[in-house]
Amino acid sequence: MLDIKFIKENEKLVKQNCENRNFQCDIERLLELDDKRRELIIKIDDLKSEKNKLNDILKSGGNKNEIIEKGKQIKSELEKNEPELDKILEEWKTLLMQIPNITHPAAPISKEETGSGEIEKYGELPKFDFEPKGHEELMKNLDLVDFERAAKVSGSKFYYLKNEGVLLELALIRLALDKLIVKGFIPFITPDLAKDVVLEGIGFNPRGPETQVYSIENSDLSLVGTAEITMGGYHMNEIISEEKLPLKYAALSHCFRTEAGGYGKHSAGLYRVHQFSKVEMFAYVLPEESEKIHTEFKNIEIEIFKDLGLPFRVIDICTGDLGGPAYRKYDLEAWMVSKNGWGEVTSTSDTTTYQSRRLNIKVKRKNGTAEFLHMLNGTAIAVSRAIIAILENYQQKDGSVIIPEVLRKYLNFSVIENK
RNA sequence: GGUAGGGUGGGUGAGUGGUUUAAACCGACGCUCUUGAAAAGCGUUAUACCGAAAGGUAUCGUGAGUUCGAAUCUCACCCCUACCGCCA
Repeated sequence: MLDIKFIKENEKLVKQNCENRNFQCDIERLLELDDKRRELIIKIDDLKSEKNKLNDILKSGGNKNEIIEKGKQIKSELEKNEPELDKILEEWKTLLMQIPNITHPAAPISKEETGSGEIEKYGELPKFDFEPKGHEELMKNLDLVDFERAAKVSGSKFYYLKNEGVLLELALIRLALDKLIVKGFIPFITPDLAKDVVLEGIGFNPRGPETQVYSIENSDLSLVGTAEITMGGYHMNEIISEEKLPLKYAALSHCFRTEAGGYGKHSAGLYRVHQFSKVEMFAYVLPEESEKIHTEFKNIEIEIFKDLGLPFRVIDICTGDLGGPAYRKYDLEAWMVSKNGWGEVTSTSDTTTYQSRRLNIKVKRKNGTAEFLHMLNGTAIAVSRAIIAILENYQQKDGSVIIPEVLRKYLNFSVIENK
């Protein structure tokens, strides 16, 4: 959410930004409503002021019947104006919430996904002297996963992890948490359900027609698609003193996504599933520090994937693909045999004040003033995607998979043997 | 799930329809005094919205209602505490 005053003063810039980001927003209607909103607020406040003054008149010995008569008049005036303001506020707020965050000046401007630019690249693509397999086949042969029975029990795009697959998941989680704890992140395991008001504050539409979110019937709860939701809601409606920032959290949660319309060939196997585990980085920071910490998040992601010995690249996401909340976003994409190309494994966003405004989270400065702080998120490990990259890049001719060195201290095996 | 008691500013806590303009105390901050500190005294002490400003409006868990007027009365819901039931 942007500040209405900012929109008013930068109408052209905001319109251009919506255009760049492929958002259809009716800025003119919003500003028109805003004028009406202020007009009505002035009117209503005046009426209420008059109403409050009746009390003083009564106390100083005014005629009671006259006061009651006058009060009735004011009441009926208010009953005309207040519903009108409510109606205007509803539309005003809906329009305001639809406007995306402003964009970092260096982010590539393009409406097409292809406008995103590779900015860094690490590792060597694997060279196989045999026909490499996709993770689906590898996991089936190694008995690490059961999609069929998951389909029977939960539906398609769910999975049971089995055997070394289970231990690999736990090792990856531990790897990410250990690294982040050393860097000063506070570890969390979060709820897997959150109230819709929190989802909306983060920037999700829990119950829209094209929602990616599972919602719970007869309640205001939804299954979280990421721990960004629960960690962003953590400080909702709080004012945090400057000395406490930055607050850095490392949060493990399950992630649930409906993946509506996501059943193409690019979603084979574990790549696009309804449930996975993820360790998410989250930070509450001073406005002047968010760019620095965004880079730090990106570098931690790079460090983790370097440690895992995987080939990957870093993408600077273009305006058309930023979504609503992000001011800037970097994705890491690892090399995947099953895609014969790059597949997204992490994503880190600087949302500046977009989320803090919606969730009402402020920093109290040393000089006593309060302002909206900046909020950032980034994937440390999205387990299912990391497993794809590891299995496909570390596979051997005999169908076994070597475990990356960095994970072995969490496991009592260094190879997943083909049985 | 049941029963009972609660939810008021940074904290404690008074306030049963109009002398409340949310008291008082504590804490925090500022000033005076002091070589410095403490003590004492005095003062300040939330957030949002509207307004160029003066000022105004709203907020006593949330929402709705009664009333000329609600922290105060009514209803629903949320949360906390205790006990009971159930349960991994």
